[in-house]
Amino acid sequence: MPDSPFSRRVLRVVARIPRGRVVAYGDVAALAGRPGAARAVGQVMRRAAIPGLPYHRVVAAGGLLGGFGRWPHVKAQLLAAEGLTIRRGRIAGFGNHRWQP
DNA sequence: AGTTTGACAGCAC
DNA sequence: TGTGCTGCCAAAC
Repeated sequence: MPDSPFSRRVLRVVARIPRGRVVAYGDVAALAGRPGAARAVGQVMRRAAIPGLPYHRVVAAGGLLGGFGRWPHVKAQLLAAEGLTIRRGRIAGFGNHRWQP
């Protein structure tokens, strides 16, 4: 488990995303105390790869799916399993399913 | 210590 | 609507 302060905050935020809700990388960055560090958030999660964390609930801006390592389709699958509708790589009604603490 | 690397974001075409 | 380019940031080399 990554030990840098930033990494811990990012992972902590991701851990508390409720089931069936999603957030943008940029939002996670802001919640982690580093607005604008959206790209770094993805970097941290990719490297951390901690089992049990709902990484699939973190999407790109505008409800785009964004990346998910080598298995982008799994991300869509997991989100669909939580009741979300994915259409052409985007989350339908992103604004409604978006998580805000 | 400087450079490269991405699970990004926003804007210009 | 879709593609491309630029700016950004933390971590790995």
